[in-house]
Amino acid sequence: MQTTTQFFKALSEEPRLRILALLLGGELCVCDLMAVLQLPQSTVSRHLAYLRNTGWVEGRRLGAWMYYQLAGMPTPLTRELLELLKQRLAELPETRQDQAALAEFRRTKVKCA
Amino acid sequence: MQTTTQFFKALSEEPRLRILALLLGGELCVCDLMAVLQLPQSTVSRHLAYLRNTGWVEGRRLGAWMYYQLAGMPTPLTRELLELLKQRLAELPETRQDQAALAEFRRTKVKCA
DNA sequence: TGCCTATATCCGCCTATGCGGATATAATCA
DNA sequence: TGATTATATCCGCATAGGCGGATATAGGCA
Repeated sequence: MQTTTQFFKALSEEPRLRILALLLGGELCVCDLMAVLQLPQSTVSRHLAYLRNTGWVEGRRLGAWMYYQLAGMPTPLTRELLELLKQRLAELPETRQDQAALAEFRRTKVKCA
Repeated sequence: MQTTTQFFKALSEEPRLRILALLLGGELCVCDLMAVLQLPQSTVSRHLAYLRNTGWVEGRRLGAWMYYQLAGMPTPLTRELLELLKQRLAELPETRQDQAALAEFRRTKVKCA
């Protein structure tokens, strides 16, 4: 149950929920998230570490970049919770805005920083 | 989204998740929860206030007792989340233990305190 | 090697919130 | 009314964890 409460705690801060909503659309690197969320690098990195430690995401290094994606969910509860988020998070206005910001960032960016 | 994160934060502490799991089985009064969770009255009452403030439960007074039950969920996300908990929380060992303790308490108690 | 970029971690500060004993409030009953 | 019971709130204390600037680390490239 400790694991379960930790899992929910990861969803209980707005920056983390926004990060997850963005990762539902696929793998992103830290600087993508910085650009979309408009948060300093240390803040984004800290939240990603939290999500990693609670089993929500996993990262892989690609050269200098770290790419993060949703991790494989270990239990029925977590799998179904993820499915739920996939369906319902997109309805929130903040999520839509972030998705739009990501699309715009991708269209215009040359390199990350 | 603020509402959503608050909703998840309510699930992120073990005593509160155990309370919700018990309420999935139906309405309970504060002293039932005290007996099952083996937590002091102030602690139980505080967590119930938190759950009430975040929209998870609602209480009604019946004489000297306050009975708490799950509240009506306002959005699809919250409704489906509740449904998920209903199906999956029962699988956790702590939930089973609490349910057993509740059954035992109901068989043996004469009055609350 | 030396520099630049991307990321992670450290640091001090601050707030939210956990805890449980003590106290206040509300209802019941003699 | 006064005592008892049930619950809510207050209090002081402790800790988790938020924040973002500063620093450390890792990889790429000239």
